Amino acid sequence: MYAVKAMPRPRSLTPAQLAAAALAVVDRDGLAGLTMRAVGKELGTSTMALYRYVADREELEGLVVELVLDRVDSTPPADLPWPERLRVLVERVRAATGAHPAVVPLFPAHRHRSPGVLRWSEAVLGVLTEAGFDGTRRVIALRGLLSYVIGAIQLEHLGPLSGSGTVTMAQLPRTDFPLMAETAQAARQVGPDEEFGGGLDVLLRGLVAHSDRD
Amino acid sequence: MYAVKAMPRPRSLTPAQLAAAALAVVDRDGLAGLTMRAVGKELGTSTMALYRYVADREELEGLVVELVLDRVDSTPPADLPWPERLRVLVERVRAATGAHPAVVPLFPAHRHRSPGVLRWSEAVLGVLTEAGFDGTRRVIALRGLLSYVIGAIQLEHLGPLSGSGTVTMAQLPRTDFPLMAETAQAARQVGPDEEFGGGLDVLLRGLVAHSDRD
DNA sequence: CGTTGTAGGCGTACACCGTACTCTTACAAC
DNA sequence: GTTGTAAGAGTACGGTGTACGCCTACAACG
Repeated sequence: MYAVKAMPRPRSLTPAQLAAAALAVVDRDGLAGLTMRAVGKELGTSTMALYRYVADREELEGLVVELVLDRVDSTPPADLPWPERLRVLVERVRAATGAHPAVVPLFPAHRHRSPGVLRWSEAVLGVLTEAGFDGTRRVIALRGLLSYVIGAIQLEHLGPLSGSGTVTMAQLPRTDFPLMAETAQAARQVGPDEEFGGGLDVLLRGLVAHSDRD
Repeated sequence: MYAVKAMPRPRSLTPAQLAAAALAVVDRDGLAGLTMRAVGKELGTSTMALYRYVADREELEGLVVELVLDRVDSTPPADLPWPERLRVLVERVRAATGAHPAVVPLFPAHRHRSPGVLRWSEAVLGVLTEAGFDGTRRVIALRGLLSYVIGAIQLEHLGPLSGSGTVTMAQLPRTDFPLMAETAQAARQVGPDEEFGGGLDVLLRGLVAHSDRD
């Protein structure tokens, strides 16, 4: 065999275009609007053409998650004490996902395949290593930060302690849930930034304590 | 009008039966198997009969979440320092959801309507109040604990740092992600209990620090 | 004890989903 | 121009949630 006999028709779409179209659909119609048919229409192609680029719907979702997460800058900030550097890295994830809140529910299921998350995790591990973490403690620190960022972002976008949910919570029967009603009242004046940042503060303080002793 | 003219046929199902049947389906066939038809079959009734008890599928999901979360014991444990009491409360949530891992993805979307979660939150707030937290700090402490427990449970059940995902992570290109590969190696010997408990430790230490100063 | 009003439960039907399969089409290499 | 190949389109199928209308069982009445 000297040469290939023929080259077929070239692809007319890039994976990036596909992901962008899917993200546009999600941003416009919400996560429930993300269907193969809708993305096909968005691109001006047939529904089935998408399957030349993607094995199934789940992989399409993965592309969307990746597109959002790739925008996270994972170069660790310099000239700061290490807890502050971690804070910056975590806040960047929050900022990137906050721009597309509808994709947040996809985050947990697809996170582990995204190169963007891997780069981010590598950066976090770098900072932790410089701070003296290693072995089990470093694993736990990374897991803790990841857990917090995932949980807090989900709470922020579909939780009751921020946004409209706070109102419903404040109307709870005060006899059954006196502290909840009182807390909801206080929560209304906190604001999502302070809420997220405050929780992160607590976690970082814990990490500082964790690195000092033992 | 002295009396009602007629009383109709009584209901043949209780909401609890409905929830139990739905949970049985989820435990057996996974979350994807939770369909109105499947639950109808599980109960020996028609599909549409379910709509006499529930407005739509989402409400059915809510019942499942509630059933799982109602099993969390929210009586705060006594005779312990407050961080330990918080730890017990958090671990109880993990234990309850761990018994039905397939419902974990439903957790974030339905959490805020579950009375079980409200009771649990009230108990957490009680412990925090005794520890001297109030106002904004108490809000942030509760949110931080909730964020961690939600995020960590999701990571545990569909994440890469535990279970099979660790294997894939250890096979990452070491040149691009040296720390991730190394960490995955270490993570394999940690175990989910230690991982969850360790992260919780960090958070609780942060809360202690948070309560001491300022 | 029959009659009757009411709500419970059932069956059908529809719109929509993901996607398997088949056929046509456009293009690069000869 | 011919041709081999993969790209893209069209059709079709089994599944989903659920709107709608029908029949039915039962508690309250005369």
